[in-house]
Amino acid sequence: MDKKTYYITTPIYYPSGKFHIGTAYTTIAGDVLARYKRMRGYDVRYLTGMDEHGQKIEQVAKGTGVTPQKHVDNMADEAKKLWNMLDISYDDFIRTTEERHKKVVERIFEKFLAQDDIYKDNYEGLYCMPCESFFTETQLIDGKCPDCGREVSKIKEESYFFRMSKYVDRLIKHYEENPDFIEPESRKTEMINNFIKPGLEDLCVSRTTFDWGIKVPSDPKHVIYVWIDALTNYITSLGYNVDDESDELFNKFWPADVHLVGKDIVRFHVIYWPIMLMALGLPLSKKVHGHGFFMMKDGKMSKSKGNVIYPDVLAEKYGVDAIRYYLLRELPFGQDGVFTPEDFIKRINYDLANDLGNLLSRTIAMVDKYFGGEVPKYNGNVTDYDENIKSFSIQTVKKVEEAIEKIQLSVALTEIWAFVSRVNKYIDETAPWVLAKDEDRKEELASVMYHLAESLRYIGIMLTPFLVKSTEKIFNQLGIEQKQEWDSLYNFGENTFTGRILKGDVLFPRLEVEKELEVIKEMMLV
RNA sequence: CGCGGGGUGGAGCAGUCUGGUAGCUCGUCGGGCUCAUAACCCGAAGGUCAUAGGUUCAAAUCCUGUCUCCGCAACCA
Repeated sequence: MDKKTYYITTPIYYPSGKFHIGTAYTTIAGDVLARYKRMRGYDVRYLTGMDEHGQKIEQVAKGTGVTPQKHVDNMADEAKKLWNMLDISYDDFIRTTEERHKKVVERIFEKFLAQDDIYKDNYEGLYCMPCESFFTETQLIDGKCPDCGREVSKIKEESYFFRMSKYVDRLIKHYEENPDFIEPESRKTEMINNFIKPGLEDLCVSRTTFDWGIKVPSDPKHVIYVWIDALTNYITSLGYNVDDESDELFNKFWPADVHLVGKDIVRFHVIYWPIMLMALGLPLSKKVHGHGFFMMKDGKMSKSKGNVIYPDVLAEKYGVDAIRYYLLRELPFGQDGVFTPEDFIKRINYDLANDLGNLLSRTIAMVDKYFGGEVPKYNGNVTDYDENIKSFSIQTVKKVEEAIEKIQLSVALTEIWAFVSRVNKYIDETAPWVLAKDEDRKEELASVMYHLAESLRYIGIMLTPFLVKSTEKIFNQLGIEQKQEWDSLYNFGENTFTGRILKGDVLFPRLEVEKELEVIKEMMLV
């Protein structure tokens, strides 16, 4: 009776500017996993949120003439609107400015201090004033700021430090004992070579140069810096509290099954976060998955290049499912992907409109024409073609399950589309329009219709976590009303279509390439 | 010699771990079909697998060197 739990998180995003497709990618990927696991019977908790403190927020707010709190309130509203628009089924949205978070962070910090995991010292670094960031010696180009080329100055600041070194052996041991802790594998190598092997430095965990953040209770001129403030969201969201006063939610869902993160913040999640958990005496998260980034043709996305593309404008114009499909399909596992308007339009036209949409459309038309809108009953596999479709569908289910479990979402989609193609081919093989002319082959024709409808039902179920709205339309057109269970994929033929098929709107309209390219290019200039 | 990833028919990628007829999507050319969103299906052309050397009966795959692109390099999803 106790359902298995599944706790998945996105990073909490930093709202210094509008969210772009990278942010959307992570959140959509998490949503697919959450929806999939729910379908598989897990008690799922999907967390996202915002990291709302820090100097940059302070400044952005000042620039727009509002208080930092007002700014983040606005951004949180924006974010929730965006996630709703993209069909994100999050269970909790945590904000680091919330009381439930702040009070726990304060206690955690004090606990670390009391345990001597945190000590006070001076932070010395090379700082570029205009860029407001610290650099290491090796990062400098000719001794100057690598970003703007100006002089950097050595500054000294009193700070609290976390004794990372104290835990590093345990961390390495954890990596060894849990080979799946960091995904993909290549990121692990990178972390070990770059940060652990050279000797893990203690981490600076407080600041005195700005004000917008959680104060250290025992030393209020210090603001708790991002690490302890942000990373702990994964447990404060569950009602964690130090000294065994945690909410039962925490006991139910911790440790997290997977933290989904961009490759840039893998380090924080596989080094600092586990060490903090060790210091708190908590079990470590089971997995950190660091995905690649979306690049643009001319390199990294950046506002100055004018090549940033935002998810809300795309979704508004082309539909949520188009963007969900594109993002998940285009980013290969463990690597970067490239966003191009051409590919985006092509994916919609070829995959969604031509292959999937058209398959539904021709199936519905034939069931309507040959059987008055009722899908015939399953009558075994009349021909080898039928048999073939059945075994192909069973294999596909297996491959899709494996891919999703490994968080290889683009692979899962590729497999589903291989099946879509197979079914399109099946129509040509069986040529229903020929069968329809021959009264003696009625049984064959009926079998083809059933196999087509059942295949589409399979496709619909497998796609449900990915394309929420379109799969509803597919079921609708197939005359299916009841909720479709994943488990029904294990018995091909058992399902009977009781409803009437319903000719509906075109699932994905074909786009005019040239015209839409212009439209998207416009979007990128905004 | 900081670390890591990549360089495969016109474009984008898989294959490399576990050597043995070089595969996929798109594009091009030709054909088929008419149920369908001028969609779908089949076939063909096109590659010295960045480069030089080595190991082997056999190398895209293993080893060594070189060139080149990209990311990271300790406070940017």
